[in-house]
Amino acid sequence: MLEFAILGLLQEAPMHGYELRKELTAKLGAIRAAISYGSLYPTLRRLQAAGWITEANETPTVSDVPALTSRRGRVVYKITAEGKERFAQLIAQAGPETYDDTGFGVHFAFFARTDQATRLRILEGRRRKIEERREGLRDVLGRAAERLDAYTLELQRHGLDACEREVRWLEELIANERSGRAPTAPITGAAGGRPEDNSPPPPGESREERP
Amino acid sequence: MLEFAILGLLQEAPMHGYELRKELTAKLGAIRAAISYGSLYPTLRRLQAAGWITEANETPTVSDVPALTSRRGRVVYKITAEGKERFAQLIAQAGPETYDDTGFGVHFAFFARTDQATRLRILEGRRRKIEERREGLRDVLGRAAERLDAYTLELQRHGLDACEREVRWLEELIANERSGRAPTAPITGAAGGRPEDNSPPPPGESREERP
DNA sequence: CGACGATGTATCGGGCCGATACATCGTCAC
DNA sequence: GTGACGATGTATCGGCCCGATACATCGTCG
Repeated sequence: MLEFAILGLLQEAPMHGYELRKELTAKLGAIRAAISYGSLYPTLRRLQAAGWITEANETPTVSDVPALTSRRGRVVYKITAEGKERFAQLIAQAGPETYDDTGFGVHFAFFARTDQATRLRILEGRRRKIEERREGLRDVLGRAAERLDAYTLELQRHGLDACEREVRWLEELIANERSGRAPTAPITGAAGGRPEDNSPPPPGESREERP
Repeated sequence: MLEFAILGLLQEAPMHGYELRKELTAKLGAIRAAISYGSLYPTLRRLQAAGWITEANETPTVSDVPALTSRRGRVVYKITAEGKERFAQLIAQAGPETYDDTGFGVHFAFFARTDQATRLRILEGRRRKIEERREGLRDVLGRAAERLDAYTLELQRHGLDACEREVRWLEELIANERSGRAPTAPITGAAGGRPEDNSPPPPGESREERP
């Protein structure tokens, strides 16, 4: 999951760890608290070892003192061509973990870099999963209600409500995708395999990337 | 977290691993998928090593063949007095992890074994945490909106909606606790420290169990 | 000039997960 | 009858991720 998010973010700009964490927190704030350095740095190391990211030297604008204090500091990473391929591959293969809460959230956050067919597949997979959870909760609330205390039941009710709400949300998103009215068009840059289908936004309003 | 849930469940009845997992899934179905055996069995071992649970022998009703096939099978665990103390201690000390999604859900699921003052403290801590998340999302949606693509924004909006909804839910629960109209009275059994305050439900209307 | 908070990198122990293996039991189809 | 299948049941292993902790630099404000 972290691997996916890092590869996604580094396609927008090279970054160092601290920055990466801030951007991650902003982008994924709706679904998870804040990424831990205890997972971030080891993951960066892993991605670098795999050749998917590399260190981008800090290009010190010449004028500064060359190496007097040895100047150790931030390590900026950038994605490689192999990294972009890896990201595309991770998007394409949707496993079961793609549909759990965190996995879905992370994938959704990078829908702008995902082609429409895959978006639709993921949304439907998520819907199916939530529907199953909803049925499970209904079962418990119906059949096993007398075995549980009132607090537990209240928790189930709240969970059931959240499920129903999310299914409705997903239905809306799916309908939008089907009719071509996606919230935005996929980003077209990014060498190493362009998205094959840029759903044209017919009622065109696509929030500017930069003003 | 798992430790807490196991100690809580074993106070209702002795159980073996498989059963424990099913009960856990039923009780916590609203907040997490299903507990993995890869965490359940090591945790059981850990709890046993700490002396908080013990194996309860399978009392083979005499009539069966004594030990012809050696009869290896389910291992039933039951909670010890030290285990009950440990559980009470885990309830009393509310750390930051008590208010994250999973932690709060698990604690809430055992509110029937929690005294009213602690219930109130946990509900308010959770509310505070969700309010902070809500403010963070509002900030991002307000100040950093043009930096994010439409899908990411949609995710934030959905998250914000869920936050507002949960805060309202918590407000209701808190008001109920304050007025003594808790969904149910805490369980009174359980040796090793009875709950000190069984909030009586004065204006009794607690959602019909069955029509 | 020293305290403080933001920035920034890094490690360590441990909890939990997914995959996997394996054994028993009842039931139903062939 | 017998063999396939799904539920029951215990267990391990590698790996991801987290929380705690440590440490160093920089700008700012009292």
